[in-house]
Amino acid sequence: MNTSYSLGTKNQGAKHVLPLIVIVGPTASGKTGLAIRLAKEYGGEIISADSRAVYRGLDIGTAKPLREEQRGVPHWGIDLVNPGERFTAADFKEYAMQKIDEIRARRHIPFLVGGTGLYVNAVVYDFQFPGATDNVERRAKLDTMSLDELHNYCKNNNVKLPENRYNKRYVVNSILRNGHALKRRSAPIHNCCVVGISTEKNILRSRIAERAKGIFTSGVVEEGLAAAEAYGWDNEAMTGNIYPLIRRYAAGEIFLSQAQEKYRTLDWRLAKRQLTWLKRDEHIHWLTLEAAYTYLARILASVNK
RNA sequence: GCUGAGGUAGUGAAGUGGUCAAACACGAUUGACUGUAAAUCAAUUGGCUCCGCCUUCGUAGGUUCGAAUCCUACCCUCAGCA
Repeated sequence: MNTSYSLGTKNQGAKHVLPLIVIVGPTASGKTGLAIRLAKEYGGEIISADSRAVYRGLDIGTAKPLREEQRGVPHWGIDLVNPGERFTAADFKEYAMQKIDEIRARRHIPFLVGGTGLYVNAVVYDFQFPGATDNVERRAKLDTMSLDELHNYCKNNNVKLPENRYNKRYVVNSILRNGHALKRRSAPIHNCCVVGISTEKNILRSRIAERAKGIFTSGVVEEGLAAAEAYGWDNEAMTGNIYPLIRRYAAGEIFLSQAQEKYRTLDWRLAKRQLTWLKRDEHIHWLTLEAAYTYLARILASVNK
């Protein structure tokens, strides 16, 4: 299906824009490997759309591609900030758009690859983030208020509560957005091909279990402790799946086997949440890992650089 | 074999005569989600012909208007002693 798909084909002239290849999927679906392979074969550069990979010093626990795995393919979106520094979806969008331009200017194919649905959508659907400037002081002030107080504030100031009104973060954002409607495209930006890696649930599950088995003896514990030493435990970067477990394990609160088990369920839940997010996007072209390779390879082969 | 403790929903664990289909935690499922999203939050979690009904608290009996809660016997688990 979708054989009519074409972008950046030969007859568009020399100045055509190279396609943006977007690969999404849950954690452990193999999207990174696929992207590296294709990028290597067709002259691409990879922009990681992963809210955890942006943090320096957190490599193993976030499953960043190792240097040797990157196999000479330029990677972006990795090691952008230190744990504890604020890095938002809006920041990512800006960064990614710029990288896409730069990569295209080099006559390379940009690949946007990752499991952070919000990051991907911000780029693909050109999210506008109304109420643009992030008012740090105002936000900090709102953050100190209780949920009840925030609800009250909304009531008094005519701010419509978000669908999930018990999610403090959303309430605060609603207030900061100050009535501005959300803006996004209803279809992906031009010249953009979005592929989702579909994996059978039990296979995904066993891959996640497999990963959990070895991870605690791969140096993550040291990595986590070092990061905590430098930046503390209480920041967003350190809330990712494994780091709170490392904290408890290192403190002697849980055994290694318990940590592994917990990591497995946390990772599985992450995968499910990612899937829930991706599922509702009707523009994603879902394919198995192998089919995705074939599909994208054919598209890329026809691209005239 | 004796003595002590105990057997509660997927797991752990409350409850010790009525307001108990049974707290709570974990796990599971579904879902929301545009300025920290691997985050955060919501719903469901015995069955059904679902504003009510049915079957559950080791098993079988019994007491009682009424039992997960009291009594008896039995089965099983764990600890201590033989």
